[in-house]
Amino acid sequence: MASTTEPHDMREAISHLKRERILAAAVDLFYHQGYGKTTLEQVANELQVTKPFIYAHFASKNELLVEICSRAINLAHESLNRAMAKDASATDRLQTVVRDFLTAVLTHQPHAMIYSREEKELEQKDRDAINQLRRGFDKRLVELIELGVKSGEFHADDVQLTALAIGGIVGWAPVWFRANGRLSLEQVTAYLASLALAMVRVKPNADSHGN
Amino acid sequence: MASTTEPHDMREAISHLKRERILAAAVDLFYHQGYGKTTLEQVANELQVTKPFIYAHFASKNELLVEICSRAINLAHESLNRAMAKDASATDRLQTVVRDFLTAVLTHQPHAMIYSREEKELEQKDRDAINQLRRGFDKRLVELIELGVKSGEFHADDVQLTALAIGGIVGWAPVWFRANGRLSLEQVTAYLASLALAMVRVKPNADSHGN
DNA sequence: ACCCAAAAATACTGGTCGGTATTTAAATTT
DNA sequence: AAATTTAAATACCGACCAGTATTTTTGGGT
Repeated sequence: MASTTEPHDMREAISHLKRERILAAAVDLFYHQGYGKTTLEQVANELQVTKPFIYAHFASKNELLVEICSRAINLAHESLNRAMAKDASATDRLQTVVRDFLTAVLTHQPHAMIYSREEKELEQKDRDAINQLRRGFDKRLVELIELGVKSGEFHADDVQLTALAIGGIVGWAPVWFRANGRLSLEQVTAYLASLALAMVRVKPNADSHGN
Repeated sequence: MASTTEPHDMREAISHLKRERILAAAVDLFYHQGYGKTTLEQVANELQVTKPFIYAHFASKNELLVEICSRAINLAHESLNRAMAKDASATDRLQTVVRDFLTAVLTHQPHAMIYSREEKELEQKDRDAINQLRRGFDKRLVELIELGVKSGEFHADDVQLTALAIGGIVGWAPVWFRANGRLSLEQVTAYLASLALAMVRVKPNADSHGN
């Protein structure tokens, strides 16, 4: 039975690998040139294949974009879930959320940038699913900040605006972050998390972003 | 002599008016549909004219985009100059800079969004001029924060990252701001400015964002 | 070595849209 | 009011490119 299932699994694995390669090439080109200026022939060239090869794995150019954006969203969603799961003080959780979310958008910088730039190219329903998640992030951040305010850890006159400001720090980071820059990803995420805490007037811990 | 110059001025004024109308229509459509999905025929329809009318005033579709993005930049630049001109404490100046810059990007939300989304559609030289200004903003913000740190008003372990974080709050605001939302533009800018001050650990003033 | 299935390449199509040449309408002049 | 210029519309072109029909190649099974 191994002889019947294994080739089958292998086919799947190969198909999966091809899909991933196509997506990686598309991410690269969409990121550097923009979606509109990138042709599927360029994507194919990048992989040393031809256009119909891509169409064997994706129905359309737009489907590539949808897949890329969906992944950006899922990444964000997962990191948010992870950060919110553990039971800790509002301070610790806010720090974790900001760090994890930043880590997600900065380790997948092209995905994050493509999504925010090319949002308008998506079909309505895909856009909606995506904006839903954006609101989800802000909403959960609001709840977290409210929790901290009620427990006396935080001070915030307007929790919603505070959440949006933190969202701004995170959402804008992929615009300027350079992987080979002055500071490492860890240093950046740690420091920006400390700034988020400062916004809710948490006294900085001596080693909160030391490394 | 008035009879010879006036018609001439009028022609210019009319031509100017037409240009502005075309730009306004383009801004509207580029903002809501994206640059790539907007055709010049749609822009013409919006104005109840036809395509060649547009070409009488602009050389190409791309020139429309360049003009829109240039304006976004100039707006930002001017507000920055205004805010930095007056001689005041680092605290007052930072507050003014953030407020003025936010006011600029939120009163011209479509311009700001089109610019940040469609940056990749611009010719290299236009992009460069634009990114130059972005760096200018961050650099001046860095200098301002350094000044505040040296005078003892601010606390910031990393002035560059702090400037980028503030830039994020400002740059992200056009993404979520709604003119008819819960808070007025003035309330939003005032509150976000207070959050920027909190990031550099300035003790909040009781009426700093009261209104 | 031959056959058959699949995967991929070549070659092509059709529609869209930026941009323009040509025509028609509308002012402005005298 | 005829003539001239200016402005706008109609009609058109050609390039580009997403997507597809057809042919060629590859490779695994017998």
